[in-house]
Amino acid sequence: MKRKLARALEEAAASARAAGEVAYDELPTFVLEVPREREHGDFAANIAFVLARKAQRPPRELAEVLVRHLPLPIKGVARVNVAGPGFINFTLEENWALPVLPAVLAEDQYYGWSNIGQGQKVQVEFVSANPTGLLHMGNARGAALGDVIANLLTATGHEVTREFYINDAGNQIENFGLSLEARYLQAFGIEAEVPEEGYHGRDLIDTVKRFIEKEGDRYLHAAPSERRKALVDFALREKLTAIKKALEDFGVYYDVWFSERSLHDSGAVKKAIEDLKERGYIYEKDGALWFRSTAFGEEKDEVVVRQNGVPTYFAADIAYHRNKFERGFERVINIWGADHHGHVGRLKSALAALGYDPSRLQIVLMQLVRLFQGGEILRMSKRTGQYVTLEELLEEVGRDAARFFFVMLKPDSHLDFDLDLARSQTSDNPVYYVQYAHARICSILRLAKERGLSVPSPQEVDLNLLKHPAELALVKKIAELPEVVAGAARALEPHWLTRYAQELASLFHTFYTHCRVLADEETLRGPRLILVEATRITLRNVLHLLGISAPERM
RNA sequence: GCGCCUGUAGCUCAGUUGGACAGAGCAGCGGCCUUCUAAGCCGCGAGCCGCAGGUUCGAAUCCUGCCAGGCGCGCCA
Repeated sequence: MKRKLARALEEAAASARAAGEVAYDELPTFVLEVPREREHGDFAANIAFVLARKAQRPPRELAEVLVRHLPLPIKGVARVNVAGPGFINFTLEENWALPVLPAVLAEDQYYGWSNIGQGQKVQVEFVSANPTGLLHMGNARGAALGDVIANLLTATGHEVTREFYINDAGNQIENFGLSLEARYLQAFGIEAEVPEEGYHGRDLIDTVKRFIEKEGDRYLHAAPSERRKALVDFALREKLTAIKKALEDFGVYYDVWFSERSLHDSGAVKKAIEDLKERGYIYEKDGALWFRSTAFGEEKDEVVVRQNGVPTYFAADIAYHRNKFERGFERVINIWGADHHGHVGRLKSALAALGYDPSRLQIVLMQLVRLFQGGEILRMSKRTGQYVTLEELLEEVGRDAARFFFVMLKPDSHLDFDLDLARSQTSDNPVYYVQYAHARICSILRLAKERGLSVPSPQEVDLNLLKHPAELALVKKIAELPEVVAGAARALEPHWLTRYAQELASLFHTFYTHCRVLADEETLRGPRLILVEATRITLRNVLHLLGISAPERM
């Protein structure tokens, strides 16, 4: 409908120009939007304003000229008028959106989907938490955002791969090994201390206990490097298993778990540095190798190989992202915490230096999560051991509520997660409002079935009988879903979905109190059953995109 | 000091890329259950869109400068 109106306006402009009533070289882009105010019609066009700039005539006057040239009547359009300073408002027939209902029933679980991605291969890398501990709130937000973004891309016709990058190399693994070693020695009564920069969480004591159950004291007198390697391998496997389990409990599944260490082992890191050197972007200073990010407008250069010969995390990340492109991803999306934003520019610079178009890498920066309890901020550092894990959160508030909360704010917003509130308020969560609408629908359909009634096929009934404002408002909202999904996917902003879900649920609840589905006259029953079924499908599809369950009873 | 993010109703936040008089949910007040789930519906109040300039037909939205909060500016990741 929107496209139809746009085309009509283009025709009107062309016709007006031919008649010498408007002058322009090329029709500027204009917007058709749904006005906030009902009286302003169903769609409003700002075409007169954008033309006014070039034509140097009052917009109001131009709008009237354009309306005169519109190819009227347009099917489904009840009224066209010029309003305010020059808007062209289209008021549609009240029931213009009704044809969406048969389409919803036919498309079922794919209603809302599209193919705007045209099969583009996209990788979404998210969470990628250090495998030295469990997942905290920041990881949880990243998990929810990444998973829903991946869902959105799938639903818009992209070929999506979900990936977790395992940081199983580098300095923190060294510290991890030293920490584990200290705990191991302590378990045998030998004096040892976890390094200051190490991991002090109590979880390592338990990990070491399980290691000893399996391996006993045989590493007590082994060479320290061998001992640490055995401990690290054991602990990494255990931590990764726990991370994977927590993510699965959260409804997040990965296609690829990619090891950083493998990049070092395969020589990919070394090769990336060599290639950069060949292209003249590497120089030596103070015994270290530096990448010349300033050549790309960055503030300073970055070390890629330390004085001691060990490559930095940055070096591995360059190799990793090159590897992503080599695997054939046309577009690569990373979900990062805002504390990593300093890394964005230099990584893009390095990719540009290697000959890749840096715009193929998109970084979604999400602001950090602060966890409140008893009015105080809880620290989330793994080192201190006092942080709330994703698992604990799931026990407290459940998967559905947690996911909804994490994605209902735009990524740019800081998220203060009040644990006490989440604990005490579970029944006030907006997610229940939405789920309740779904359960109510299912209840109607269940009851209908018990009475021997089924949802008729749209051809059998006259959908034009749906005339109540509550019915028509609901139909219009249902018709919006494809645009909402496409918009959210384009913006990489899942919160469009939570907002839409709440609006849809609200309109359904209104419909529910004003219109009876089963008790009314028989002629209305059929169309209303179709409307209810279409609402169920739409609501369920949105919830599924969010990774939230659509309960049939509550 | 420099860079990024944020500042909108008492609270938590939307505001789809510059559109008409600023929106929702909580919280508050007042109504609605012999009929499909009251975890619901209806109504009411509440705002200098951080502050000050600028850009134009038009600004919460874009630009500049301030103010406040968060995060970064490692041979950590």
